[in-house]
Amino acid sequence: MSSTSTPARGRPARLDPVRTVETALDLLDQSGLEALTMRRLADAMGVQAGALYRYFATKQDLLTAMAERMLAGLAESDGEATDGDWCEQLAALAHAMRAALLAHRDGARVFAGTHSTGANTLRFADRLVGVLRDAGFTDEEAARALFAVVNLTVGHTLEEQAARQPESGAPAAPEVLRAAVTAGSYPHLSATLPTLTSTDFTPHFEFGLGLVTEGLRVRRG
Amino acid sequence: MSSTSTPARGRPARLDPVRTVETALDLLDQSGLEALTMRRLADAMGVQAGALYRYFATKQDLLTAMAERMLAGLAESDGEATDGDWCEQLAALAHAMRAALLAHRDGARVFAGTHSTGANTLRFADRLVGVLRDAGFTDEEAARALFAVVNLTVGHTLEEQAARQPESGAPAAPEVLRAAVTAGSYPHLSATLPTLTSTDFTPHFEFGLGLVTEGLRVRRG
DNA sequence: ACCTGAACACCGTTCAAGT
DNA sequence: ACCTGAACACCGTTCAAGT
Repeated sequence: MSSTSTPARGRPARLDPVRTVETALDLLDQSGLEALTMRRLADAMGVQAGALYRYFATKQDLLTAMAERMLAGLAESDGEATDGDWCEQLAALAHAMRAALLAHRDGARVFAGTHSTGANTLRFADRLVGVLRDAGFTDEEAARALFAVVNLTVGHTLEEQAARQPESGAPAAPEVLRAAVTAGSYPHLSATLPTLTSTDFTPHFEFGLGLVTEGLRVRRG
Repeated sequence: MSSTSTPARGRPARLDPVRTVETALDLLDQSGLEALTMRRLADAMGVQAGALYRYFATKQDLLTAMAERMLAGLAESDGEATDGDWCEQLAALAHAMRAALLAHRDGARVFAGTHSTGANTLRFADRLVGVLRDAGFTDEEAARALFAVVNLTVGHTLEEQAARQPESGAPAAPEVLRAAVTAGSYPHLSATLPTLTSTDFTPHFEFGLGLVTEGLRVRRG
């Protein structure tokens, strides 16, 4: 927290990109994505809104920096001890990414809305692709499996966070779905309602991830 | 286009929900999600912005109605001729959903940002779950497979549409990724760059979908 | 070099008042 | 019943001017 990274003389700058992104993530956790405005962030930094544009050309850039920050330490989450086979390593990476997104309110929405090509993002992707290439998969297969795992993980996390926090005043998502399904004639949805409205998302995620890894195992022969 | 569904006497209402949603989708296709504002939609309907709120309590409700409208005819896309085994039927449904989202500019973003429980959405989900239940899967498995397929499909379509339309002025997504990867040391990403930067998204989607269906096949035994 | 102050061009939403 | 007009409380972004 002390200014160990402020080499400049004179009055220290009130605005530095790292602290700004951290403050933005704090604001996100406290109030959600809707309430994260450049003006409110500027307020939290003790500065005018326009000053932010010296470090972030656009709000989208700020959001991208936040997404990148969320993945800090992701690629090294399991250390260099590459225990387990490629299947377990793949699952561990996916679980780590899910945890990173769930760690911040609306984390999945921020991530899905940006396209970071920062070091944290690329190192993670490189490790995931590396696990698959080392396991004997084709370059093409490894790259496409990356898409599948990331898309599945982001998609599930998006759903999970959306279900957790309904718009204030409205009933929670599971209740809305239950009402809609029972009002119409959807025999298969009715039969599966308990699972569809379950708020325990971890088994849902693990099922989807299991399908993908199983599919990969088959494809490798 | 003629007013066949206007039972009211006197001056016909300028605003009816169905035409409003259709106009909103037209506006979306022409200018994208960013440019879709209540004011611009009102303009296109020849009305003041406030008038829209008699039919849609909130912009979010309008977007939800648009998402629901996008899936019109999805559940019946293959007719009642249930040709092929459950695997082919599942793939056909996923492909139909992808096509429905790709049919509108930013279609995936609109869908991902809403939670429709309308008839088109529920009929589609009911059919997908039905295919799996009829194939012998557990209620729990069927429901969770629905999540996996939908999340994968939405995730892939989100990526595809994001890659197609970069923010004006900026270079396209593949070029940004190529530059970032070659700038750092990411051996596995470098090796798979041709696939990672490919703009042909159909094989990417089919690979991911293939993994899921293969995984389901294994799980059924 | 870095930030302020103030403006520009918008937003979503509400609601009295008209017809 | 349905829409207008006008306002409220904001937005992201820009940029001269200050220090």
